[in-house]
Amino acid sequence: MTSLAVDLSRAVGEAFVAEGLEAAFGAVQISDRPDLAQFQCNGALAAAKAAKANPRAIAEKIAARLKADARFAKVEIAGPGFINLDLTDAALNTRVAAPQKPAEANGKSVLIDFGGPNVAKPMHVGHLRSSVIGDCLQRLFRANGWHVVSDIHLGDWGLQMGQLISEVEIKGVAPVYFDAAFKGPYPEQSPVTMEDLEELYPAASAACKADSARLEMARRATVELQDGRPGYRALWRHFVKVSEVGLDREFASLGVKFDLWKGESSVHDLIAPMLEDLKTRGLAEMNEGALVIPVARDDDKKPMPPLLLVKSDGGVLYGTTDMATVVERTREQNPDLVLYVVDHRQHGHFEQVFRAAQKAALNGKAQLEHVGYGTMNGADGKPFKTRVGGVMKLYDLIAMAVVEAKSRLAEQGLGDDYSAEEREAIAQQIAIATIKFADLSNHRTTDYIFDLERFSKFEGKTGPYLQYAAVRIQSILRKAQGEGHVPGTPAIHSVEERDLVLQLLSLSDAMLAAEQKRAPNILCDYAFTLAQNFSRFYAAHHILSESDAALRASRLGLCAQVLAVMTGTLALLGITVPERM
RNA sequence: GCGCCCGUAGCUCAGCUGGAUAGAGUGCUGCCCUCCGAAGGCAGAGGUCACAGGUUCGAAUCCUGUCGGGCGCGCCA
Repeated sequence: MTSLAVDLSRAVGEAFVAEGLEAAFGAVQISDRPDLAQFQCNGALAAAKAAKANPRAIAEKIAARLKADARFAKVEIAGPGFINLDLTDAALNTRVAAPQKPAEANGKSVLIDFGGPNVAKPMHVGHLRSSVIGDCLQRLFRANGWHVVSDIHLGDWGLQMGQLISEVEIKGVAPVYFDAAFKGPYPEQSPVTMEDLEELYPAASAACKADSARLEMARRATVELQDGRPGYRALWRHFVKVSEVGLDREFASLGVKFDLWKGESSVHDLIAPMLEDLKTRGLAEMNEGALVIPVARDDDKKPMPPLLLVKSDGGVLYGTTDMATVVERTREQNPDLVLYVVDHRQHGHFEQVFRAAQKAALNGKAQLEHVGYGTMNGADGKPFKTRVGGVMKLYDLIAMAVVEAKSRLAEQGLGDDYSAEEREAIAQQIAIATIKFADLSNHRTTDYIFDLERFSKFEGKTGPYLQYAAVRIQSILRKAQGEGHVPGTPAIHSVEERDLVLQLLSLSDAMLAAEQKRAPNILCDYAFTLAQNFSRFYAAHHILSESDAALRASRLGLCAQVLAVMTGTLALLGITVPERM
């Protein structure tokens, strides 16, 4: 369905052009003053400023032209030169009765890099935002007609791997991988389990922090791994495989999918030729024992250190793999746009990488963009921690939300007569909705306070409330079906229906705005406003007990359409709706 | 020290490419269920949009400064 506001903008834009003004002034938006009009155009003010003319005079001319358009029920000029527009119910009815079509392919491609979990480390809440926001963006961009490729971009190649390998060596649990004389083949069975890794990594990390000799050992192991020492590579493959099983399970419970499960390691072979190329072209240079690529510009307001490509010990850094990943993606996907959904604290890093990539022309036609996000904090306003102050693991957070969902259901006496399996499944869906909606409804860049009790409430602006709203409509439609009533074509008979129809018709505006700003909270607002409009409609009009068959069918049709749009919008957020609650 | 982001209702947050009376949720007060799930609807109280200047016909929004908070600044990711 093409956007109503976009269509109106075109019509009003033509009126501006007919007056010798720019079409862009015709931009129509949903009115800020719904008490005055459905839509507004402020272009006459802007046009007047540009042309040093009287805004009301321009507005008058535009309005005169628009009045010839039968779709408008009202064309009014208000204040200094706002053009207020109402559509006729007939025009709205035609629109809402038209079948909903998915957006056509726009011929543009985007690669979205998100999730970014690390091998051997369980996902923590820090990965939640990237996963939830990134997943929403991939769903949204797809729905808007983009060709989307999502990449998990595993952290599987850095110092952490060396820390882990050296820790295994110290523990002596798998000596064969460290035996230089061993000719293989190495065992197929991993010497460590996911549980082992979860203990080994923090131990290694702490040891390296405390002891510089231990850190040196980890650095050496990292370099040897990267240089291809067979035992280290074999051990590393086990780490990755074991981790992927765990990650797979976690992403499945979150309902998040990736097209590509690539990692930093997958570009390893591209690094050496890339560095050679950068050196040959005089872009990379030695500095304090390290190979760097300068990215400072004359007009920089702040010091911009060069991007470090190779450390003085020969190891590479994540900036290096990020650069090589740009090369790989340009080669394999050649996207128009690459979105990096990563914590906004890494803004500086991405600025360096993007500058370096552009300087070396590695990014093809792609625009590289960091989609940053803020921190999820606890009630104290500091990064979210467990009660004892440790890092909160993602699956523990989900488990907490499930417990909370169950107690809410019990409080409300919901699902008492359902099977234990169904109750469990519903609680899972509610838990995911709780977490995702809470995360997405705040603007991406702001830090927010995670308050599970508030977010899991069935009332107010929450995920569970929206699920409930959808479930309630499903229930009405089921009852109608039981009584043999068939939904008809929706049409406007009241103010509540008109408001609801207008909201339904603004879906594509919300989707477009959310895409352009990379702002899922716009979709959350949209879904919530739709639920509010439906509640008003529902409170004002009986549906099943309506005796006028045509009216009843029309209202059922409206219900069906609200359900479809609500379910679809929630799906963009990665939220599913239970059959019943 | 330099730079980036932020400061909006009691609380949690939208709004920020300038535009009409600054919104929502929550909490508070009062109404509304013999009828589709009241997890709702209606009404009300609650704001010097941190502060001070500036640009503009018009500023929460743009610019400058002050105060307060968060974050980042080369061999971690």
